[in-house]
Amino acid sequence: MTEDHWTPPAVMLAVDLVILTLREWRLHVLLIERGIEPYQGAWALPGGFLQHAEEDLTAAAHRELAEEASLHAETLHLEHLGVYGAPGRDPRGRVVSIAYLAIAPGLPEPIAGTDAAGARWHRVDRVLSGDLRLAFDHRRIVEDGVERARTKLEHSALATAFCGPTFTIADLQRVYEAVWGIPLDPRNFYRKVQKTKGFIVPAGPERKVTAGRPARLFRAGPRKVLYPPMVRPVDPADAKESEE
Amino acid sequence: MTEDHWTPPAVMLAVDLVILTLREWRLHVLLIERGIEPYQGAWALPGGFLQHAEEDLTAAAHRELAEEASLHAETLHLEHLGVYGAPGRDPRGRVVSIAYLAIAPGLPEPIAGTDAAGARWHRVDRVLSGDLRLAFDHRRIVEDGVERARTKLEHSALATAFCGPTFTIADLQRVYEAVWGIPLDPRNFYRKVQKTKGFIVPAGPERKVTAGRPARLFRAGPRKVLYPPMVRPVDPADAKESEE
DNA sequence: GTAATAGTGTCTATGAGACAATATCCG
DNA sequence: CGGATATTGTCTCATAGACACTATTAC
Repeated sequence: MTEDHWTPPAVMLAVDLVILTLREWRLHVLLIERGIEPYQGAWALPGGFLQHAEEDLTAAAHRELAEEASLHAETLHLEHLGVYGAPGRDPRGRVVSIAYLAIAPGLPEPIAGTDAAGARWHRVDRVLSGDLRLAFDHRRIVEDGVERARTKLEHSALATAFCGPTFTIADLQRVYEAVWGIPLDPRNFYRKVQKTKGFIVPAGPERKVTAGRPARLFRAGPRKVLYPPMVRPVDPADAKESEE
Repeated sequence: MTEDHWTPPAVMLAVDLVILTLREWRLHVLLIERGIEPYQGAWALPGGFLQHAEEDLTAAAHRELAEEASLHAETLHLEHLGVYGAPGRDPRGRVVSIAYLAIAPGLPEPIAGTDAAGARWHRVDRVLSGDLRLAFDHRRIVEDGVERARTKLEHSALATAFCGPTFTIADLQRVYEAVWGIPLDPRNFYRKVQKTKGFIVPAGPERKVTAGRPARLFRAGPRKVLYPPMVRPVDPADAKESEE
């Protein structure tokens, strides 16, 4: 590191949160409508500056979530997603933003807080297609978050986090289909999930009644990292010899 | 974000680098012996504070590498590894460190620079086993970097980056064995690598002469992301139903 | 020839994916 | 019963891993 008598330049440190949830079996991301410049009127990820020099980064993230969207999800597990610190990404000066990713089952409708003109869940496909005006480099951050979620679904038991405390295998399948954006075969999915030890465990004799035969209910199992992993069907383009 | 008239607290932003290389078919990491407090005499990752408010993060990383180890590897590809920002990790105050990972074939012996009592390649197994006194939370950062490298070897063509411009399949195998820390079957490895399209391509009719039959030489292919991936042999413990 | 390493062939077990068949609910 | 969904069975193909075997060099 560097000499003690030299003082490093001040950099503004911010946190940004990509909060993903499932609503009507579609992937949604929480966005805040900015009430102030810059980017007034555009949609942005919840987040903001560190409040004091000793504030923990994840503590700041939780605080912003409460302030901007009145979501008091203290138990929400935040995972480091990346750092976005290109000079010039924020017109106010040098801002380095630490992005976190969180995933949760049906969170409540958010309530806009200070500085926020609105707080809403937006369909991820709409956000990524470019319909919405996003502030800063937040579209890129959302892209990275979604891609991370897709990968995590393969190797971790994350999918159960999108469900309630108990769920059927078909529910779980719909999570995979929504996040991956592709249909899956229910029968193969059924056995695949069962073969992955510790992924899900039966939740008593209860059944969930739907249109047809009632389905067994399950709970998230003890395993956090899946073996064997759930593999995403291969994009046929990848099987060919293509560049990059 | 927050109101314009409020000024966020100053936080010291640092970069730290995990530079991995292979020396005598063993994984090594670059460490600097600290010449000043805190942690004087301990070994640390190369890195340091941002020099001015507009400095790009990767530019700062390259600068520190040059200053502390006289390694002028401008082309070295740096990948974001993580953020280490727990309050109290640095006795001088709140320091948030952005860690980068780089991987390269036989880099030159480093030369200690300012503030550094020494600069050396250390065997990763020795560093992780706890023989060495490491500064700050740098042992943890090295662990994360090594684990990232192991995973990247599975899904990307990173292994070729450890080799020179041309290499034999046996060379490539030694890279995998060194980073993963396990032996592999040369015959299965041979075909596995060949079946992964675009991973390696023949480099003319040249041969490498060793003790036995000369081996064909290859070059890194166009593919950066491997399909099918090279899979690490499964730790038998993972195949069982164990907790977490 | 032997030693040593490179490269090929082949067998087996396992898993993914396609899809037929059966089970269990509602009405 | 028929419609709908859940669950099981079975078949086929691809691949990982074990390992016998052949090839090509140096000595």
